[in-house]
Amino acid sequence: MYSQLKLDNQICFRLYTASRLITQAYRPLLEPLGLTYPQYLVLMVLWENDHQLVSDISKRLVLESNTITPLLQRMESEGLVVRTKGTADKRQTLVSLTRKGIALQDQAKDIPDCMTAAFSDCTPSQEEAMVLVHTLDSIIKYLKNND
Amino acid sequence: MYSQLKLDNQICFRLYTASRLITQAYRPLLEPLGLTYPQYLVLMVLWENDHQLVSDISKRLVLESNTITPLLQRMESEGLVVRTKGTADKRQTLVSLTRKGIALQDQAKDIPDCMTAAFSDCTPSQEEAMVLVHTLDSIIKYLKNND
DNA sequence: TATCTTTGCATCGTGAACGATTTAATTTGA
DNA sequence: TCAAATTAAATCGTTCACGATGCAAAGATA
Repeated sequence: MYSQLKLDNQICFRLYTASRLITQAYRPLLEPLGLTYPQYLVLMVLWENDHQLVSDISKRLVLESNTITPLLQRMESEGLVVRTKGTADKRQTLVSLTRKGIALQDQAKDIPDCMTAAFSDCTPSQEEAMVLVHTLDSIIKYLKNND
Repeated sequence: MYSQLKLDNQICFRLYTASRLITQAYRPLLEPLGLTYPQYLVLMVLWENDHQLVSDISKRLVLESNTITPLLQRMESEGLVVRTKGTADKRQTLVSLTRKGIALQDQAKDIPDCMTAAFSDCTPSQEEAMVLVHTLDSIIKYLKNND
């Protein structure tokens, strides 16, 4: 038995599990809005800046077009966004919020605080949270640049 | 614009992204063994203790039967495990390694060190890593008990 | 200008995730 | 003892992820 192959020694398994469980925790908050977590991420990107290219959203969420495109197509059929072909560069696709997509921002504004409140019983200290953010950012930065 | 809805303020997005990117980093190491990351997790559980129930694996990986069962079915058709109906309790399914599944452990033994080496350029300090593990464990423990 | 390469996005196939439901076996308790 | 409740897995449908590939538009180069 190789001790390095023990599950308890794997940081990645912890990340994988924590990520899934937190996404599940979002569900009851997102379901009333008819959103999945990745769709909520797309909306957050567009709420910050409307009218972005698929490539902009792709870079921001670190997801390729083969994930983003079907996601956007579903969101379009839900009436949350519209996709229009670029005028200058006809290869590009511009994604814009619909009235409905814009309106959802108001309904979503309390979600982050709800999540924070839901975590109040296990909240890492301010210092732990900062270390967590810093560590994750350095992992992401490193792995993103690896392509 | 609600600042709490900014992507950069979201810890969950970081977890989600880091988890995906690390899983991708495993791919070149797992592909030669014909494994996906979740399949590798199942094998790690069985390498620690062979002959476990679906419910045991389910608890250990924090995944429900609706995820685990198809995963095990694929692994069975790959000849990595066998699934046998429980004798005492016929509702249960016992999962056991095949000779091939056992043999893979030897081929996989260097993967953790390979991953560590691949991360040498962005390795968080020993202290950061410990805080990361501790924080993730407390999040997981809290969310797991929420059902 | 012709063609060669690159880019931006879409499509396809496979394997997870997961809520909801189903099925069969076991346990409970009146 | 026998119907009702519970449990262990499996099944189903939808939505991601993602490698591989396709395709058309734009850019580079001869």
